[in-house]
Amino acid sequence: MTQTKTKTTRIQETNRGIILDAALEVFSAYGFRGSTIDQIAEKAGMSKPNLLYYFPRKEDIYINVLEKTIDEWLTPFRHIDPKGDPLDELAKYIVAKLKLSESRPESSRVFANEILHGAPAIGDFLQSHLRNIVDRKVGVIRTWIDDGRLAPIDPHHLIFMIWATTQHYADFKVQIGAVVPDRVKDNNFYEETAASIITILFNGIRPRQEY
Amino acid sequence: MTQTKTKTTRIQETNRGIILDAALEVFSAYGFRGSTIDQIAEKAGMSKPNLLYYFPRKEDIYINVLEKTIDEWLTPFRHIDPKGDPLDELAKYIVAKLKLSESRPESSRVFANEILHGAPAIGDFLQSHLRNIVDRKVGVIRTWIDDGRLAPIDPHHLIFMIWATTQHYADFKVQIGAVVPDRVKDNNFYEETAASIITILFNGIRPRQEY
DNA sequence: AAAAAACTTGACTGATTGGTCAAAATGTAG
DNA sequence: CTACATTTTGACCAATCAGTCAAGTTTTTT
Repeated sequence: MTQTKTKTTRIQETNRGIILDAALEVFSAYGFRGSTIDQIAEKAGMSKPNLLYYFPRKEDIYINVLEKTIDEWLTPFRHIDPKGDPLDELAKYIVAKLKLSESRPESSRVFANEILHGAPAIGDFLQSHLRNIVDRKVGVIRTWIDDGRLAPIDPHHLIFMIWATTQHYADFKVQIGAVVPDRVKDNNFYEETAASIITILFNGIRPRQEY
Repeated sequence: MTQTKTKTTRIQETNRGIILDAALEVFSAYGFRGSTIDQIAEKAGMSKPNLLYYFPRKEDIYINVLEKTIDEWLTPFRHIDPKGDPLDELAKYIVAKLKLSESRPESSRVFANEILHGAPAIGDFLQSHLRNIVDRKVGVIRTWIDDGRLAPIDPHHLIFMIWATTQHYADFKVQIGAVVPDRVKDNNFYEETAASIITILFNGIRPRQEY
């Protein structure tokens, strides 16, 4: 009743899905300008005009890919629970994000690429929605600090550090693979990574008497 | 005597410099595929054929920009002194990298973009030279740990964390600006950033009795 | 000052690519 | 089965862009 005409058919749903999956791969590998509609169409197994039947412009595909990506990417952040134990919650968040970096590095790369080039398509979203949710989580962290359950650090920079580090393992995979090829091949590289990061972040690198 | 013909003139030197400066700006904003030779030529204040007189192919410009960038970017890393105090050396490194992020974010972005897209132009460099220098610094960190001057953390992941975090402030500038616009406007945002990161990295976020 | 070398550019070309269009094929409702 | 809507595509177009070329201008050498 709200829509005037759009009756989404089964075919539409499937094909849009196929297209977005193909587009994610292509965009993540070559960026927006570097990707061609033909490439996406080929990967999606359909003709270019057919693809354009579902998404009239290249940008439409891109925006849709980005939206899915951001949502996926932000979900674990939303799940940080103010009522949970601070260190537990942060550890859980880090693990979740690293898992995402492992399972869906393409998502991360599309997002990184968008930001890197000045966020032309999602600048508004960052300034409104993202800022909002970050503000809320900063509030949570402040409370934790005030309650003495977290060292008195800067909440924003803590968040940026976690984002930066977890993103890095997806976005700079090639670099990491070049620098420590043997370790990356290891089956539980990501578990080691999570453990290492959490150790450093929780305890710091300053040597202590206890050790 | 070693060269067969190349007698680099003053004009060549100036113009190559102008071109590379212009190219850095353009490439960092739009990526390799997204940038056009015309854009670079215009920014450099010369005609396209003239630009191509100095760098016959678009890729030649790109490679040259990348090389300068990487060198700039790696210099503070090389300067980590095995004989210095571990925490001092790492703090100095973090400050130097953040300063670079502030003064030359374009450099960082060009590099990030290259890695993000699979390092097509510098993959070999990463596997040989970069790996080598990282191995050496990992050795230094190991010694520091063995000597009890640093907590027993994983050297590779420590390096990745520092890289990730410092890169982040250059590459994700737009995002940070969107999330904390007021703080970024502050004149000493970068000093605050350095201090915050160093505090977190050195002491960790686990609350201590002492506080 | 003349000749040679180095530098500069307008006009062009061929390839790529985002997007259109009209017609065909397929699916669906009565 | 028939009529109608939806889906699919080959052929095409206009714009963009990397790179060429030949003819000019400036700088350097002798």
